[in-house]
Amino acid sequence: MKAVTRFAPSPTGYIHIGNVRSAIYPYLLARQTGGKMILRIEDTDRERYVEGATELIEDTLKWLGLDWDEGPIVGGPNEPYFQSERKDLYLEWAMKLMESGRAYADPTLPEKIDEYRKECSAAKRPFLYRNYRPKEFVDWEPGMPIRFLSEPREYEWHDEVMGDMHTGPEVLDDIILIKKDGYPTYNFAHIVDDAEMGVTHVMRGVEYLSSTPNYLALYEALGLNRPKLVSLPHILAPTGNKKLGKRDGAKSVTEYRNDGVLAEAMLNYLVGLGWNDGTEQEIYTKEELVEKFSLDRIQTSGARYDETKLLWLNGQWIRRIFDTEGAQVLYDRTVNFWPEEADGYTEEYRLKVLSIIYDRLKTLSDLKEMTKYFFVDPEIDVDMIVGNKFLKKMSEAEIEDLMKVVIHKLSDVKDWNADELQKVLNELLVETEKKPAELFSLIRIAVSFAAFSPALHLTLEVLGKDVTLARLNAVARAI
RNA sequence: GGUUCCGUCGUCUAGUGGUCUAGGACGUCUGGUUCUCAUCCAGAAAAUCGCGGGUUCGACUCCCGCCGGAAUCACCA
Repeated sequence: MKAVTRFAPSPTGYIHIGNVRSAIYPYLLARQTGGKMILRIEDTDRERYVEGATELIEDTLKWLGLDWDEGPIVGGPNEPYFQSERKDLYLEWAMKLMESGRAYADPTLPEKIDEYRKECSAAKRPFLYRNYRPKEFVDWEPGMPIRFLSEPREYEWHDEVMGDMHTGPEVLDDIILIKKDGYPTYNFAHIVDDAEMGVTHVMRGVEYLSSTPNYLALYEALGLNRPKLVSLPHILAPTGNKKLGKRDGAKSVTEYRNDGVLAEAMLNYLVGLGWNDGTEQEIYTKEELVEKFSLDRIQTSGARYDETKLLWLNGQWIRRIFDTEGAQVLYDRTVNFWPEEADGYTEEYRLKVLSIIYDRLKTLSDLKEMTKYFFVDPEIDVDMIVGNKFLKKMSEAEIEDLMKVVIHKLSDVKDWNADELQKVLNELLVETEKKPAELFSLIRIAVSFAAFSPALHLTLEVLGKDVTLARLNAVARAI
């Protein structure tokens, strides 16, 4: 069955990790079945509308590699894809409902409704608007909300994730269909649009589960077939038990892009939070996810967001891309992450740096701190040498002598490459009768003054003979 | 408060009556990989399967009750 799915965000801000899954899962299902993915912008709340939010949403989806078949930018047979531009349509449908006696214009003032509500809470009785419904209906005129005329009864339905559901009549109420400003509510608009657009699977967060009976009633009154309903569990904040939201500091998905997280890792992590294929596989490409995704393996309970696992996955993906697609492919992703000091250096040189450092990257932005000494001479810090745990046993005179031997030996190296350097370093070990910890630490620090660096012979190879010797000489003079 | 959902290592999870003395991954710890950091490899600690009853020869798995957590009860989505 070809699934027609949709992601229908309201443009009130960026997409954060707490809600992006309701875009990913529909996408995977649509692609897997050869169906369609629709992007629809639910901008019926004019007060919460945020300028530029639509672009932010589109940007996030594109970055994650989630393309859509119908929606803004690409268009489609059901244009427009902004609910604000489909306003008249909802009114037409509401009118039909009024004609068939399943909706009514409601002139009741909001203040009056508040009173009813307070009355109920004072009496510790659930507030149901249908108990206060006007006795006689008036003709609708613009500026008046339109309400659904509910018929209390039990409902049973099947949720693809949560299973068989059942609710009593107390959850049905006269929900607002059209607001006094003429715009539809989410409750009504999404039903009309999903029907018009042929959506087969409605996937959304579990928070809509309790409103489902009202939607079911609406489908019936409108003579529509129920789409398949899929409730997605929440993503929980790192601490506490609440769902992850912007208030918990939920970062936008694209903020991670700027922090050097790869889209592949982000997608991989997010899908795995609440879904697995039953095997022990941890790393999935988008293609594998499309192939293996299944609704019946979506988790029913909420999953806690854990950034450390995301970061681990990111490291895995960085290495995987380098190892399977090549240095150039990974390099192309790093262009914005090099330290300022790298300006002016060739791509060829940076590629070499990347090749020896990539396997210790957790995020691409680690490049900034980790590679500086490849581009600029480090500041000499003698304490770092004499205070080193392997070198502090040696006197300064000893260190000085050792430096001289090292400089002399390296000056004679003709073929400055990793293999040759490894050989020379080993000879030096024998000649000086020093332990690797002592000799290598000295050279490593003298050449980088960094907390850590790649293997010494590789570091020296990339630095080149001239730079290596210049730095060693400078250090020798400073001691 | 009403309604609904959820409950296995710290975290993400596997598990559909016996193969579970509960498996994997992240994280943590230990050791190895000629220096550092990381990768990689090997290993360890870590879950009385929320609690209590039942059904059964046998329950993490089925049933009931309880407890705990969450969601929702807007002219927001």
